[in-house]
Amino acid sequence: MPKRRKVSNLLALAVLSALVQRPMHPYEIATALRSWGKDQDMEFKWGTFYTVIRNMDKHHMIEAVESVRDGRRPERTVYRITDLGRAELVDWARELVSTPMPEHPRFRAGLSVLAALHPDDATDLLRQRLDLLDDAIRQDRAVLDAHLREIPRLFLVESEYDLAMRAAEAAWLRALLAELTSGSYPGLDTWRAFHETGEMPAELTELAERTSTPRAGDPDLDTPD
Amino acid sequence: MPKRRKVSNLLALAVLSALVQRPMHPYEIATALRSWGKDQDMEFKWGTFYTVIRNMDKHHMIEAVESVRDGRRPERTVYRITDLGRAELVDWARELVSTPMPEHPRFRAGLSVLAALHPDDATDLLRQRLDLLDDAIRQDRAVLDAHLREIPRLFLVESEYDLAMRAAEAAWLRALLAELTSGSYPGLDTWRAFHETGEMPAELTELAERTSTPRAGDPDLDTPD
DNA sequence: ACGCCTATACTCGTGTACGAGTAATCGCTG
DNA sequence: CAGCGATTACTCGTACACGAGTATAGGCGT
Repeated sequence: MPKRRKVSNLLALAVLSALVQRPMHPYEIATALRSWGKDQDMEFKWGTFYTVIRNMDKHHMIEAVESVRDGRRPERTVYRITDLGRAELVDWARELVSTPMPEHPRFRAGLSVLAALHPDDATDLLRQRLDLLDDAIRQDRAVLDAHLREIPRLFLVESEYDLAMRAAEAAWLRALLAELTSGSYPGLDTWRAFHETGEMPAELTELAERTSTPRAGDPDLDTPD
Repeated sequence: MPKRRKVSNLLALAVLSALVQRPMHPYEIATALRSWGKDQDMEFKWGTFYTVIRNMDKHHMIEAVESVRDGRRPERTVYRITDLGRAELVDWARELVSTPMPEHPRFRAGLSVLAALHPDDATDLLRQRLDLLDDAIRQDRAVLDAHLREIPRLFLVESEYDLAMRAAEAAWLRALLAELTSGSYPGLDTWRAFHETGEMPAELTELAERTSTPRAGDPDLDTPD
């Protein structure tokens, strides 16, 4: 059920959730979102933001209420959410929460070309990632705990989720590093040999050539595009 | 150290990793990537793919070797990787592996507006997600195990990582659902009351208004844009 | 009271992403 | 062996993303 949204950018979801509270003008929306940390949950770019507002207006999810001119500043249009907007908010939230979609974290892409690096280099870099990750987790943990003292947990679920995921990544990394440093990781010698002698073992050249084995979980033969 | 890549789309990384093996023409690259499952690691769209190839050529990461005309078909240009391309592959892989970057999974965005849904609805939807997730994990686990019998683990790290992350999400979901269904989740009554009576408790209206508390982990006051 | 710096509040141009469309060939069926 | 659907192999137009630029207002030091 992944529907095609008229405005697909997730910023629109945040805008809707802000305008549910009360009508605001764009910049006010933006500061509100930043003030309660929504900009951590999704990419926030000013250029994109105003485009999204314009598109939402075009598609009648929001509508202009008034246009206040404050002094000689450029007039700012105050928007309110429409019934259509309210419906979109709920429908979109339901979809996002209920339906897991294939995500593509950058780290995964990095791992997929890990063999291109020398195993020792790879190990160092993974350890570096783990260190950075541990630091970030510690920090975010502290920030979250501080907020939990004044904001109900319901409004911090995303942060709890984020923290749990990062912790899981750290744990996974730790396990992988253990295998790499102890030397127990299977195929490590072959990997090292390839990078030090430049010699590709027979079993690998053979593997690289066979274009036959489609490695799909589900048989999605048809990707329309 | 997140450098600005001349071609930022991750498809370019995959293309480089394919051309390291041997020169190929675009369509051949695409089928190779799909055959060894790289299309699961990153978004693959045909339209994007050809744009990326053209940009990589423009930036001299790859170069045309020959242009074979096979029968009366449109001629296909065979590309090979350049030294610059090889350098880019290694440098990019190192960055992706070593440096955690803020990601924005769609589920997180969904969670950030969870309060917009009725708690009972939210609970049902979360359970639905968990079910779908469990199914997907079972399937991918089976597929991965099958592949591990013929492909070295090194070339399946990304899948192992992905599986670990999904498992972690499932575990987190299970814990959250336990609290929601047992009724032990703090603030659940308030949440329910708000949706059933439409009445927003005083402590929440107050919270919504204060635009003062910037919830940032790091003080990034300046987002240039 | 005037220059200057910072914060506010956007607009615009360029480049990128991608769905829809296209055209040739292959292979099967009747 | 003619017809036809599937597969191969792309191109193109448009919508979207976003960095850089702009313009006004408010504060403040001298």
